[in-house]
Amino acid sequence: MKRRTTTTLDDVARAAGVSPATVSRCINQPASVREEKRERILNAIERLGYVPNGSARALASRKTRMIGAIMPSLDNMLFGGPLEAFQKEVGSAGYTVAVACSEYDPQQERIHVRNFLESRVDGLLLVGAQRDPDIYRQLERQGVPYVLTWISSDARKDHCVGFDNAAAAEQLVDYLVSLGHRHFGMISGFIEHNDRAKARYLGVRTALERHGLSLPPDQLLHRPFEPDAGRDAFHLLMSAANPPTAVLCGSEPHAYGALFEARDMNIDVPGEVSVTGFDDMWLASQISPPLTTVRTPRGRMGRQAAQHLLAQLRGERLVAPRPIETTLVVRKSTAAPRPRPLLQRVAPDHFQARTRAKSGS
Amino acid sequence: MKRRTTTTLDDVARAAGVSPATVSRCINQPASVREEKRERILNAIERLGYVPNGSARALASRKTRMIGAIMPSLDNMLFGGPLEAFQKEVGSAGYTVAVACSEYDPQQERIHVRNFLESRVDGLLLVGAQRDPDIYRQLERQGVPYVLTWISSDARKDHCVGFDNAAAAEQLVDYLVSLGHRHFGMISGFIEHNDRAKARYLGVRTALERHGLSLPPDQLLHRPFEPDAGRDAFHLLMSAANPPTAVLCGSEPHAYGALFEARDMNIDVPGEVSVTGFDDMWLASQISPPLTTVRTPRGRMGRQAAQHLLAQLRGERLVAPRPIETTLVVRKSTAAPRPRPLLQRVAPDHFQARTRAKSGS
DNA sequence: TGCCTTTCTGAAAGCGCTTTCAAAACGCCT
DNA sequence: AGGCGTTTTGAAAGCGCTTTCAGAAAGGCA
Repeated sequence: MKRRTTTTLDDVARAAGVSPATVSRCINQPASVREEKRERILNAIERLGYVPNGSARALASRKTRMIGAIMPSLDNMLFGGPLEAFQKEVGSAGYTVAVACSEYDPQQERIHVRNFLESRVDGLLLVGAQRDPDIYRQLERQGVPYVLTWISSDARKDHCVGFDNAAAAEQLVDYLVSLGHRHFGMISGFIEHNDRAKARYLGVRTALERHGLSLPPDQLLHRPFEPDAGRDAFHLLMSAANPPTAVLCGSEPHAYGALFEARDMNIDVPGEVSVTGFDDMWLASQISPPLTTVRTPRGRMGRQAAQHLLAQLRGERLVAPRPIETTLVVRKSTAAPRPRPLLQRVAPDHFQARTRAKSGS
Repeated sequence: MKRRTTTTLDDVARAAGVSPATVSRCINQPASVREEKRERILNAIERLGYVPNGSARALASRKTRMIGAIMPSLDNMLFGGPLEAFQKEVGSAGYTVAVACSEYDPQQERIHVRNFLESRVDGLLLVGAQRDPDIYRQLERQGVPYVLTWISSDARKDHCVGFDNAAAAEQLVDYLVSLGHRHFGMISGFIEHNDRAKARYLGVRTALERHGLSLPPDQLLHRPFEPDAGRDAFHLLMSAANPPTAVLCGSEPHAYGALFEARDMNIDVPGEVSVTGFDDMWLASQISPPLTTVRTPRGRMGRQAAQHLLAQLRGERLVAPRPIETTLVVRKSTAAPRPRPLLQRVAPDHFQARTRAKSGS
């Protein structure tokens, strides 16, 4: 007697005295099978502990009920929230979310896309719009719906659920300029493979130019999105002969790092220098001084991305979602710059004071 | 002419002039097919843009190459790191990770387990060991390997990759007692469905009893794992007539909240009250005062969980992993308690000072 | 060259489910 | 009882791949 290892739909059919087709219907469209049989079937399912085989089901129906999500990172608190919101939303429509992590690396992202394509996910969630066109070609070829988040780009507008990073950055600059700032530093992410970071940087430049200002190359530092990296960059910026009066951070972890470093360097924020963040994560309002930043409604974005994808899955026609509103949140990390001495180039005491202070840590 | 929507393995076989079986081999064990044909096949695959169908493959081979992970939350920075480490590790062995989120709710977890069982995941990652035995029965019945993280329980030791939460909590208490503390408060998570939180609480109780001390019921507050909740609880604890000299937090977000609230209430930490955390996330060393806490090596746990699961997947016999070491990290949020007035019950000035201070926020 | 061993290859039988399609059962009238 | 339009049901044909199994090709040696 060969012992079967798993119970299949056929087993259930036999046990309930109906055909496999009927069992299948009973599971997928219960209304279409008569009460009496339905009960017998359900009963048999229960009794045998039957669990449908998703692979077989997917093969036959050409639907996996699975959505792939590729995030740059899970480690910082930035992507978890929206992802969770996304998952909850598509989950209630019966979809499972598979998550992969690209570590901000196009190569890795490519691999993960490929994997998801093999897995025949019903849809795909990506972050940002900038990637090898070949990837989009494949997605379209395979007819896999996708949504691009964190951005409201022009190129593939129809797929973008996100906000206008550049505009938000401009808003921040406008505000600082209105306070009287003229000398800026920026701690940015790496912009080569990151269109969100690039947009923020370009927004800063645009706004600056509009005001007849500029960001000297040595005042722009690129760092990974980590507080320690932000610290480091801030230290560099503020140890220079002629430090900026305002430091724009391309991401919030950068700003936290800057604020911590300022504390350790005995630099008063916002007295000596203003610092801004970007995203308004929970720490922004708690840190001291509370951080002036841009609020990006990420939970809403996650939900909206889900809805956008679900609409495609339902076969509805793509309509470009409208960009999600961001809001400038003014807190205590920004203020008017303190008046400068006329001979700006001198100030060696600043320099020494600041590097000295570092030893305390 | 009926246009085929996807190219299949058979198409490739035809294009390369070999049998489907050979193509299959070429993909799965390239070494077993002769150079010349292999090249023809690879070439055809490339030319046709063939992407294997995972469902079909899974159905035929009875392997999905997918691992399910059910985490209590993705929103806080706690689970993301280890999950990413886990993913990277199993990813390099060719597995994809599907993530679901239970929100600390057994019902939701149950549903997700069920879904993963239907998806026929090859393995499962869970957090904690406490759940309906029925779930374990199902897993065993279906022969799905699993690993339980964040805990080193006795019940299913063989599956646990984690640390001894109770012992770590005891260590914290011992340290505080050695500083001279006798009056404790605790901000804990909800312990009913959370064995990690429960173990920490029990550890605290055990250690306290060992020193002939106890935790009065009104000094134990249960809160969700959020800074704001921690704030709230800390405020309550410290507004009482006879506040504790040390507040133990069951999780780090609680501790951050406590520290922020202390700042806003003008309570000096560690002068007036000591505060401890649990987990040593990145903020712990940056916040002021830097937090005394227990370091739980979560990245290592993620990797080890992956290895443990992969070993099972390879068919190796289960050996109980040894618990992961935690270490007490003493920073500046703890100190000896300040001497108390003899009449402990009185101190109405304390009370007023503290509630008054709140108005500043 | 012939024979035996080793390596490759192809035919065919599933894997467990969904989904036509047509037949059966039912309900309702006349 | 017979007829007709609706449900309900079952048989059978896949979905696209893996995996025996046995036969073909290649290699080694006398």
